[in-house]
Amino acid sequence: MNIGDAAGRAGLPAKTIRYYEDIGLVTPHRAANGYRRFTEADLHKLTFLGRARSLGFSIEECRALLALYADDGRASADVKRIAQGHLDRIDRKIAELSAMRETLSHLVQACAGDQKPDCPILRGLENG
Amino acid sequence: MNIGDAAGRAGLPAKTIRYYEDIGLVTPHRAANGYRRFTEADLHKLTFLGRARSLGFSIEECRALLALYADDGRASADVKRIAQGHLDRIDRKIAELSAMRETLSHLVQACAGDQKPDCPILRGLENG
DNA sequence: ATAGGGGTTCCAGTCAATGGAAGGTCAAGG
DNA sequence: CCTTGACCTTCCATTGACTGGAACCCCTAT
Repeated sequence: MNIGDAAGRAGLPAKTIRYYEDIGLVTPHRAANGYRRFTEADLHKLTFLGRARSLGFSIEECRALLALYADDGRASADVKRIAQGHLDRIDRKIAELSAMRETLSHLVQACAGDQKPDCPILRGLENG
Repeated sequence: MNIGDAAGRAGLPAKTIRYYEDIGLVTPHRAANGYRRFTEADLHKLTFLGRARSLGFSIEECRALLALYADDGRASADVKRIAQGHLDRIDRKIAELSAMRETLSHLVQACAGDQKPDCPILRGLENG
């Protein structure tokens, strides 16, 4: 199938699929007219990629996961290590955002939000 | 003072400060030899910027906040709107990451992490 | 023949820095 | 006076993961 159909079925923009080919994540064959031709196996890869990306795995992690996915002799430990590392990163990011949220919500609550210039948010940014 | 001292006192890399000048967030004067010269007011701005950035405000939000900071006739409502918008964005991001975390932690828990190829994580990525 | 809806490549831009190269400036020490 | 080393300067390239757009090719239907 052509890239438009592949995009529709994988739930990815065609542009993203071209990009994935560019960086070697998928390697569709070409028809005589130069059009990319996607097999069901290509589609599987693209869907897999879409899911992995939507879980926040980086492109390089996706590359590693795809390689493991294609390797019948893989050890699930290798997959788990990647996923656990990503999970840890997510936890760190959530903690970081929660800390921001904590500080920021206090400042926002303290701000009258009226026409007067006095502002606890600006004071908070000024004085730490 | 020179950029190195400004960087040390503001807690920002010198490179970042040059970048901030480049995009017009600060406009230090120049000494005869071409070196940037930072006043205490410049330093105040840089510190303000560092705090705002560490709370996750975008550069454009920082620009707007700095302008309000400098405007004695500001309405705190304008500050609050920016901060509330950012807070909402943080909440959305936390929700997104929490959803990822939820899915991913289930998959990781289900994975034996041994030498065998069977892997619930890969199956999860394959089948949604 | 032409209109449209595909497809192709390549280049630029996003965001917020960061790394590095090539070179100018300054104070201290020999 | 010269050198060393720590500063400082500008400019260009790179990051991640796309996304937008230009210019052009292909195919089908009218």
